[in-house]
Amino acid sequence: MKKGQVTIKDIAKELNVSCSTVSRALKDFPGISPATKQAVKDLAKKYNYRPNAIALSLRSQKTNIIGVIIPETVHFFFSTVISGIEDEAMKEGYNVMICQSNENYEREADSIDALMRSRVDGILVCISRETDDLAHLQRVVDDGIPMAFFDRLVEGMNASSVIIDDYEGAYEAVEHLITQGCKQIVHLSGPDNLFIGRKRKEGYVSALEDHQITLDERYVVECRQGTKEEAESAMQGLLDLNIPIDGVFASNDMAALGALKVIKKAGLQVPEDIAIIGFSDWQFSALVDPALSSVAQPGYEMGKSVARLMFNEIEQKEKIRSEVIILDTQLIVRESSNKRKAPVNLAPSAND
Amino acid sequence: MKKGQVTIKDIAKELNVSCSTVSRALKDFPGISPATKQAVKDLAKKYNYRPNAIALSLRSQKTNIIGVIIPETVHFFFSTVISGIEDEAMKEGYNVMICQSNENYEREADSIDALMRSRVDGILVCISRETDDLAHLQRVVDDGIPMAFFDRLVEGMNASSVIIDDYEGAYEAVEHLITQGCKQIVHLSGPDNLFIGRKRKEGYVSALEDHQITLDERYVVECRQGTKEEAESAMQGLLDLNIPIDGVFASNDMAALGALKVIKKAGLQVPEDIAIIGFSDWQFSALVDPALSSVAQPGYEMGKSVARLMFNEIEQKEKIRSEVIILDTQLIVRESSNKRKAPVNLAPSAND
DNA sequence: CTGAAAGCGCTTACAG
DNA sequence: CTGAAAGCGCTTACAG
Repeated sequence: MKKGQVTIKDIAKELNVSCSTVSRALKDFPGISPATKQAVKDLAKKYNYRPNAIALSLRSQKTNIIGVIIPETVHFFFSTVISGIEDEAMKEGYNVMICQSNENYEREADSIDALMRSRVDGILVCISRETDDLAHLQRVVDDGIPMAFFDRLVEGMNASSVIIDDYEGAYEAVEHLITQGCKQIVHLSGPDNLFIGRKRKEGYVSALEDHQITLDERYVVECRQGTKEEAESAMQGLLDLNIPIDGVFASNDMAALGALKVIKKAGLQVPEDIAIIGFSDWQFSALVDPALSSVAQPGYEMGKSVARLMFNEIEQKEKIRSEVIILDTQLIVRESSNKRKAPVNLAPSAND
Repeated sequence: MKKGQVTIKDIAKELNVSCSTVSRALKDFPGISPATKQAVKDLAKKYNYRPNAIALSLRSQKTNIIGVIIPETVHFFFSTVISGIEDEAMKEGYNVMICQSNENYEREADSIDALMRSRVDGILVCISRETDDLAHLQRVVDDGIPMAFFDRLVEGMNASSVIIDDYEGAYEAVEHLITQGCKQIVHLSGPDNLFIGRKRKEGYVSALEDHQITLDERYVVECRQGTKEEAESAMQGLLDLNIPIDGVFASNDMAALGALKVIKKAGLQVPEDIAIIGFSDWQFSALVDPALSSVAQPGYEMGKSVARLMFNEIEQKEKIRSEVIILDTQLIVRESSNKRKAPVNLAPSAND
């Protein structure tokens, strides 16, 4: 018995024909006698022949693999993105090679290198928080390998990106609070050095402006790490100021949760006294009490979208590069911001 | 300018030496003149030369890629497993190719096929719920490709598995409830046709037995789908029976959550009237009110563990096959089952 | 110290 | 209808 999988050569030898013939028979080339064709196919099936993708890749200069670099797999949002990429890839006959950077620059650079050695047909990347030197990414572009970014925008590089409309999502969330009657709205903001954090803050500011509410900087507190504890002390600090507060827009769900806890502990009612809305990093906002309103991010769609962008670029070899696709968020109103206690109509329906 | 990445041939041509020389210079072979060596290395760096992994694989018959088949990436537990696999693989210089089966037999079989074509060095699989025909997996073993299972045990196949100690985890959870004073303990069980579901039920039964509590079959209700709604109606049904209940052990967190909701709605106190403990599928058990006690599953460790098993098998080519590694769970006592309201000591400490 | 040759598994122009 | 040859990028025994 031979070790490893069967090759064309093995079949050729057993049938006393050439490799060329086997290759052609397998692919139903015209001009192969039906008898040979059948014999080859039978043997291939019997031995469970599978074409060696490595050999094919070497010859065709195409691996049908795309590489994905992601900060963390253990994160609801990112795992939905992976799922979208994976589904789209399988549909298109591509394999997916995944590298986790753990938000670490070194590992991101190493991963890029590993993927380039593997001669993947394209690379999808969500850059790590730490990354500010873009040389490793520039090399990818220079070598002519298609690359696209997702979730975290990278500017000034000749590559497309798919991102969330953070500005609009934030705007809608704040406008929703205003519609509910809120006038003194706190913003627990994301880190100012992150594009995402800045955009969400801008949305908050614009929504206030458009509704003639003057911005009071005391109402904006930056939560750099995005932990619950951090948000708790931020919120406590705000309550201690003794300024009127009737709404909270948090840049992420964890912060919203921290705020919720502190507000409840202070004996205030949610949403009656203070309404709260977050920005979704995960799926469990609905499980807390009261259920947390949130701005949902279309992770699965994002995955599908970057993957599709990539496959188009690979296959058509059109260098459309530098396209930016912006995906809409969805406002999910639950108990924590629903002062009217009536079911809120989210999706446009026939009688709208 | 050439398209694609630089090859040894390109360097050889530019330096007027042979490919052999370039190859040897790059690898610091003895018996290459320092001058040539330096020239080659300089040029390699200048052109950002990266060895073509495809060519290497074809020659060495080793890809340094492992394949992973997972039911769903969007699942906290599975994403931690992936993370463990990924970290271990990167450490050992392997790449990871991920396929998502979506709990679908067809897709699982296709993925196995794709991975085999890619000539991965080994395959890690968590079989889909649907899978009962094992032929596609048997073929992997027959072709001599190392394979290992995780999370869901597959018996009667010459391959190792890494699983959770579901029996023991369940036993400890129920014993904990008993220690808290519970005597009438409900079990919302997982599907009987899943190994996991059966083991957890066995743990429940044994714990009762060992504490001289007679099993009452009315207290055991199967929740096949593991949805919150299902658990809610199961729990409601139990309350309607008007039998005494002071504890609930749910086979998964979602079911525990459903039970919690119904119990609270019935005006009963948790944990005072009824204590509840779940089995962790996710990280947010701590966020609900009261915080949910649960049996934590070591997903990250599981990932590291299967990966290590695989790399050992690949590298030593020892066929230790059919080893079963059973990982311990960890009892996490939070508010929902802590009747004494005192912090519970979980980890063994010096004064134990 | 260096090179030519063979081979990993496949495909495909070129002959016949 | 079928085969021999070349080549994808690399390594390595074999010569020199």
